[in-house]
Amino acid sequence: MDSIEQIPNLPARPHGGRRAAVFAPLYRQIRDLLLDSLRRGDWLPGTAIPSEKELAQRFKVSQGTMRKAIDELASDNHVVRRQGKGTFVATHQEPRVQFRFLRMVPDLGAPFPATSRFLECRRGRAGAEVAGRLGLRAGEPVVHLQRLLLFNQLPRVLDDIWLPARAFRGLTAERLAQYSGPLYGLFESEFGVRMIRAEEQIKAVAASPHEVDALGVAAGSPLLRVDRVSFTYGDRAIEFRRGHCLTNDFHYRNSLT
Amino acid sequence: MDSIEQIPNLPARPHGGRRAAVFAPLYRQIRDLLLDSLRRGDWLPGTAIPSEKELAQRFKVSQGTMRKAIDELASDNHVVRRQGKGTFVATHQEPRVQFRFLRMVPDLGAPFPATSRFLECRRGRAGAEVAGRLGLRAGEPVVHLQRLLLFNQLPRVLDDIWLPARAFRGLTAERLAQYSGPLYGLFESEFGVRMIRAEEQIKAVAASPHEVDALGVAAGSPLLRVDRVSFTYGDRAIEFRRGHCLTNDFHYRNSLT
DNA sequence: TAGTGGTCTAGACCACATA
DNA sequence: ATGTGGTCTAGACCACTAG
Repeated sequence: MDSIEQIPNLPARPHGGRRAAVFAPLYRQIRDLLLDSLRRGDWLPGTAIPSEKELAQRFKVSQGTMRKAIDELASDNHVVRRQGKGTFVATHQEPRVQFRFLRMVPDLGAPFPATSRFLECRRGRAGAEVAGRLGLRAGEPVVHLQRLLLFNQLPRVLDDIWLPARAFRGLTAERLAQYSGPLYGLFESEFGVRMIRAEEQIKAVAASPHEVDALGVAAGSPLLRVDRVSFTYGDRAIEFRRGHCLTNDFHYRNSLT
Repeated sequence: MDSIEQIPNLPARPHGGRRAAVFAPLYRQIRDLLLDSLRRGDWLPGTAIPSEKELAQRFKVSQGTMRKAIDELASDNHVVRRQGKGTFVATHQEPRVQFRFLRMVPDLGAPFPATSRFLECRRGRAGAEVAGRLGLRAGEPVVHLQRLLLFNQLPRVLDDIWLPARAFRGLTAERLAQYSGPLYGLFESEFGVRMIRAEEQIKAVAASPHEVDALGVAAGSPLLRVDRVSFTYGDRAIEFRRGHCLTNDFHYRNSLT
């Protein structure tokens, strides 16, 4: 389970006398080692990692240095600190995390999660665009999902989702129909694929017949097209998602800081 | 200029023995005092604030505590640290900052800034929507700007911008025509109004006659409508901007983390 | 009461920029 | 050589949680 003890020690050197081909401070080297543990699944989402004190002893550094390493993981949303309780591996099951990735919200009233209705789950081969987005070669196997998001029973988003088949063996329409909750939660618990970050590209497009049916709009109506590529550890793409969104009473929200 | 010395001392108390009605750690109290100095304009955008060591002496805290206070300001983009040089008040003149707020980028090739052409600069009174967005009462005086953003000479965004007139006395069409560079840079240097953060709401809409002319698209074409409310210190709204964007060869980019 | 994260200090030394 | 931010340590004590 916990293989940090097998990690070779960092190069021995006097305190504060660290050096490297490319200079990296001690806390960052340690952060990277912790990140390796997370990637390997030594600690599962939602569970506590060892305490600061224990990790500091293991790595033979001061608690302050250990703290800085964990601080970076926390600010990158890899772990969540809870005073008095411990430090926990972040999980897409947490409401706070789900909220971070919920961008479509009603013009009036508070944001609330959608319910999904899966329309399709089919295995096939990546076309040029999907392959490019996922960092695959054209023709490599992918899973294609299609789903409708409903807010208050009203269809508002039609999502087409492509996944690299290699990482999602055993994903079926039945499994999706059973599952309720965030898709990334399922990826995480069923396939050990943890979504870390995503990049989105947004355009305005005219509704095609496909969307006309699903969303019940007139042909040519303006829709928001949201393309999202999600990444896991090591910037490996794990999902390409294209959403077509009806934005008459909803909008995409974003904070610039 | 530098009025920190006049700030009353923090309540005297033994190290580590701080208490308050609502508990706030020392470094956060100090951060708030620094924020007051920034708000008052004690240190101007682009200039260096006093060194960590000097500030620590002024506030009678350790350098480590001072450091944490400044760290928070840096992570909130209020200041920028430069090793060996000092800590500087963030400014919208910096390319890195401009890039943070540049969301419309070409589908192919590297992002690059637009050139503006101002079409209008008129004083008037806030309607219901503008007033609501800016936190004013309907009828309060506002300045209304209209401008076209061109990328490679091609018009791609039509912006309508409303500003509270009170904070922008002396803003004229001539002044805008002379200025080249980011609008927030002008706000900052000419009016002492520093943009800190913004909230955006995005929809897809059909082009109206107004946009048809300016952007040269067919009536009813899908356009991205980006509403932005910008805030300065203390969450005071200083700008409401509505952009209509042609997204055939451009898109709105966003990172989810 | 014990364990965890959070704050604060004092001091040494490193990395970087500038003169 | 000097001044700035950046790293690291060792230790004390505070705040929060749970048995």
